Amino acid sequence: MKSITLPLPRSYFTRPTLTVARESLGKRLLKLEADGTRLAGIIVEVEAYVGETDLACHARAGMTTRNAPLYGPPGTAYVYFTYGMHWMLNFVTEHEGFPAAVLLRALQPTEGVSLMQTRRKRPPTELTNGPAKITHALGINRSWNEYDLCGSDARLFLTDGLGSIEPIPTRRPRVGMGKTPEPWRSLPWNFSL
DNA sequence: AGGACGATTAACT
DNA sequence: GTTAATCGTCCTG
Repeated sequence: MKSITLPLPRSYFTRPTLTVARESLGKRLLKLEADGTRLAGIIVEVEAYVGETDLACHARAGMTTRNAPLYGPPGTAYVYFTYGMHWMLNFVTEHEGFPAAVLLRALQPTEGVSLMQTRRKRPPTELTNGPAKITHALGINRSWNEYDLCGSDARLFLTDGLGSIEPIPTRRPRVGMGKTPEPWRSLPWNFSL
């Protein structure tokens, strides 16, 4: 029996960011290419960035041109450029006007692995085990910023993954906190399987 | 107009 | 463990 793969609804993202982050483990990120091929992976590591009071969040100094998508509708993408060469993919959470998002840090590739390897010559396990590796493997760049992940005709979206399995997350401090002060530096807002 | 820096990665020693 | 790569964005003046 065939089932249609549907995007998770906007109501999924319209919830506390820590909840969305935790429940996103085991879900599947799917990208439908123009030629019909599918690139997909199970989400195995994410991080939560929550509001202007979170001094690790890009919105810590209020709204700017760059971080404006964080203030947009839940269920949209926040894609930003960093280190002069890398793209990062987040999905916006909570409610419009409140800047919060979940950063995708690692996937376990499930579909389209050979196409990902065309984009980056690596063994499958090293294809999507970092936030900038995910975007490179899937071909995500600025053109996907503010993309609506909940549209019925979306080409990029989250969908069901491991099904009945209830993932038990490992929690640690977020990666790359650099100059971020305590307590934010140590908050266990990185979730992984 | 200029400078510092970054939610990283790969390629070193 | 260390470091170069590489540039958009934000802040200062």
